[in-house]
Amino acid sequence: MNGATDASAPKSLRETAYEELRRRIVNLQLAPGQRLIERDLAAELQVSRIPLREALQQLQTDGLVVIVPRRGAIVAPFGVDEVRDLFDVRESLEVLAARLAAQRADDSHLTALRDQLTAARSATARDDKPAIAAANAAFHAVIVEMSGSPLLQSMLQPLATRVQWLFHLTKERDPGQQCDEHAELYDAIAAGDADRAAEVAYRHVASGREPSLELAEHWSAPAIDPVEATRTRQRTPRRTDRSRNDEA
Amino acid sequence: MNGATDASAPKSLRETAYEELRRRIVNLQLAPGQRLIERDLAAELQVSRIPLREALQQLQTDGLVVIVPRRGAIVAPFGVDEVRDLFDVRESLEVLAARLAAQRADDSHLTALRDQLTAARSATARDDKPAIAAANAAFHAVIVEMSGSPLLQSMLQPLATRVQWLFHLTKERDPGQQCDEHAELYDAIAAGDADRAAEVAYRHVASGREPSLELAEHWSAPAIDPVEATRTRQRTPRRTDRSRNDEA
DNA sequence: CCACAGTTAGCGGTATACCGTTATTTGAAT
DNA sequence: ATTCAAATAACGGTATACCGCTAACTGTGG
Repeated sequence: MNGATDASAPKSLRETAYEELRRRIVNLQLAPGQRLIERDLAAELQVSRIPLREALQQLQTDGLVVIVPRRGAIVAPFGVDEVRDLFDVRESLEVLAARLAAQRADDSHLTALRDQLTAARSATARDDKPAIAAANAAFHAVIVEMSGSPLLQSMLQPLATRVQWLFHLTKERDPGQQCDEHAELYDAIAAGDADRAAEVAYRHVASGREPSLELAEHWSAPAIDPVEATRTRQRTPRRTDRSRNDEA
Repeated sequence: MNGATDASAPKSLRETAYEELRRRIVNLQLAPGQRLIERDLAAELQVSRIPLREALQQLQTDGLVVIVPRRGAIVAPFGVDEVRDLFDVRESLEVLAARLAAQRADDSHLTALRDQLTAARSATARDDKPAIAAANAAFHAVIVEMSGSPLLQSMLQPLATRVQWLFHLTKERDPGQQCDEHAELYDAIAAGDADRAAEVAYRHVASGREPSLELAEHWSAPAIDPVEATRTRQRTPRRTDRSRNDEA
C-alpha cells in the first residue's frame, strides 16, 4: 500500500542529509565524478560533519558515491560498464522477486499492485511524467514487498535508485510500453504462475538494456578514476597585504 | 589473484573496529540478538564512538547487524527465514557470477581458480578445516572477480560473509562434495560454457539449502524482534548511603 | 502488596575541536 | 624563468562533550 518509511519517524539529520544528497545526485544536480567535500556539504546542509559522513557512507553502499579512504568522496561514475552491470544484476534479482511474489501473493498485495497499475495508466493518459515514474516505482516496490524477503528487498532498493538515476541520465522510455509490460507481469503474479512471472520480469528488464546502453555510450564519460579525482584541493589564494587592497 | 585488501592501507580505526566486530559475530562470540552498545564496544575496542558507529553501519549493510533508529543495535537475527532468503538470493547471484565468469574468463584467472581448487583438495586430504574454508572462499572470490562486475562483487561479498556465518552456526558440510562441485564448476568456466557454469553453480548453491534449513530449524531461535530487543537498558542499581557501607 | 508519579541515568544523536597527512603556495636560489 | 624547499592550509579521521529521549528506579499513597 504505502512503501513510505514510517511517517512517525522524527528523521535524524543523517537521514535528511542522506535523502537530500541522494536527491541531488539522482537529479544530476551533482554530476558523476563531482567531488564531495565534507565540510562544504555539511555547511550547505546545515548539519555537522558527523551525520554528513554517515550519509555519505550510506550513499556509498547504494553505489551513488565512491569514497576513497583518507582522500574523500565523489559522486560515483556511471558509464557504460556500470549500466551493463546494473542490468546484469537486475535481470537476476527482479526475476527472483517476481517469482517469489507470484508464489507468495495475497489479496491485499494484489489489489495494491493493481492500484499502482491503474494509477500509472491514468498518469500516462494525462502525460504526467512524475506521476508515471512514481506509480511505476511503487509498482515495483509492491512486488518486492510481496517477495517477503527483507534481504532481497535490501538489495533491490539501491538498484531501484540507480535505475531512477539512469532514467534521468538517459531521459525516459516509452511509458505506454512500461505499462503494458507491468500489466503482463501483474497477470502472471495474480495467476500465481511463478515461471511466467519470472519470464515476463526478465523480458521487462532486458528490454531496457540495449536502449540504455546505447544512450550511455553517448555521454562519452571521461572515465573517472576516483582516486585521481580526489587528489586536488580547493584553496583560496592567500592574500598579501598589498593584494588585500587590490580587492573590489 | 589475491582478494586481500591493499596491504599498504594504514587501516583506519573504523576499519579495525569493523573487522573485529565482524569476526566476533561470525565466530558467534557475539550471538544473534545480542545487544551492541556503542560506548561499551568503543571502550572495549579502544576507539571512540565515531569510528565505532561507522563500523556498525557498515555491518548493518552487510546484514550482520540491525540498527533500530534512536534505539540501538543488535547482532542480526539469523533464523530459518533468513537462511531461506539467503539461499534464494545466492541462487540468483552466484549463477550470474558463474555465467559471467565463463563468458569473460582469461588465462590468469583460470590458473588462479585452478590453484585454489588444488589447494582445497590438498587441504581436504590433510583434513585442515581452516585451510579448506579459506581455499573455498578464495575459489568463489576468484569467480566473482572474473565476472568483472564491481556491482555484483559488492553484492556478493556480504552474502559470502553470511554464508561463513551460517557455516559456523551449522557446523560444516562435506568438504569432499564441495571440492567435486567446485571442480565441475571450474570445468564449465574453463570451457567457456556459460549455461553449464550457471547450471552447476545453481546446483552447487541449491544442494546446501535443505541441509542448512534443517539445521537452522534446530536452533529454535526465540524469534527476536529488533525493536523490542533494543528497548531495555542496563542499569547499575543506585546505592543508598547505607548500602554503600554494606559492600565487601 | 500494588499503582502511580517523580527522579535518575543509559544510550543514541550531534556539535565542536584537534590531529596528521599531503596538495598548493610562496619565495629564494639557480 | 625554473627548481626546489619551507610554509601554509585543505580535508579526512577521531576524541570529547553535550543534548534529549525514555527506560528503569525510587518512594509515596492506596
